[in-house]
Amino acid sequence: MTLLKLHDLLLECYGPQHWWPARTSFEVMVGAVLTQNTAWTNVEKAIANLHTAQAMEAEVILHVPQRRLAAWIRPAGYFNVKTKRLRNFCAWYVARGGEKKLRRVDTAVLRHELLSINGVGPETADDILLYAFHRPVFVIDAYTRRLLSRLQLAAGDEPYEHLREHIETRLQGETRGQRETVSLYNEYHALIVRHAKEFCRPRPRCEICCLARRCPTAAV
DNA sequence: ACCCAGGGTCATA
DNA sequence: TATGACCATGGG
Repeated sequence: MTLLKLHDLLLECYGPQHWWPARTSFEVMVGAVLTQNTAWTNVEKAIANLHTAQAMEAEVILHVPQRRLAAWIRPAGYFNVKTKRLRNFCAWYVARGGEKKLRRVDTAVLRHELLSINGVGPETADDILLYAFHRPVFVIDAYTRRLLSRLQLAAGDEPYEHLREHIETRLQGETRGQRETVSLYNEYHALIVRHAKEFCRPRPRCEICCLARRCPTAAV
């Protein structure tokens, strides 16, 4: 089993996932912060509140009273923490001149700057790089570690950067250009998340049987 | 009542 | 470097 074959198997099983679900790339970034350790259905409610309030905008998020912002994003949980994180991100976003300017910044520089924001860790930064800026960065979450670990494609407990380099290197030879790499990484992460949801409920089953749609307990 | 979700920070050893 | 506490809502 190679990493590319795993992707093909997941794609065959679940089909294209069309990530990231959002109207704009700024909404992707906001969603990336709000979804930290939080069910996406809860994030959707928070995002809907922001749209209703005409607040899906960096300047609004920055200048509205803190309690009002907290009220809008409340369904996403950790609202006190995430209010500050959202503001930290928006402060950087505005100071950096917005999306137009940011589009031309080198990926490594962009990644370093994102990681320097309090409240933006490696997974959130990579979500933003891949799904908002369309950069060839592989996103790693707990699902990725568990799946690759169980299929013995990785140890599972290695440092984030190590695992990312490992995966990107192993997929590098399989693709031709950057655009192809971006769309591969895009689908791959989305499919892993999709598979995790499928796999976890109602209870964990055999990963490989599940992937082949031949899980003996699939009907349970 | 309990468990988890599309993580990250900070204090401590 | 590596644990552990903490953050908080909503659905199964």
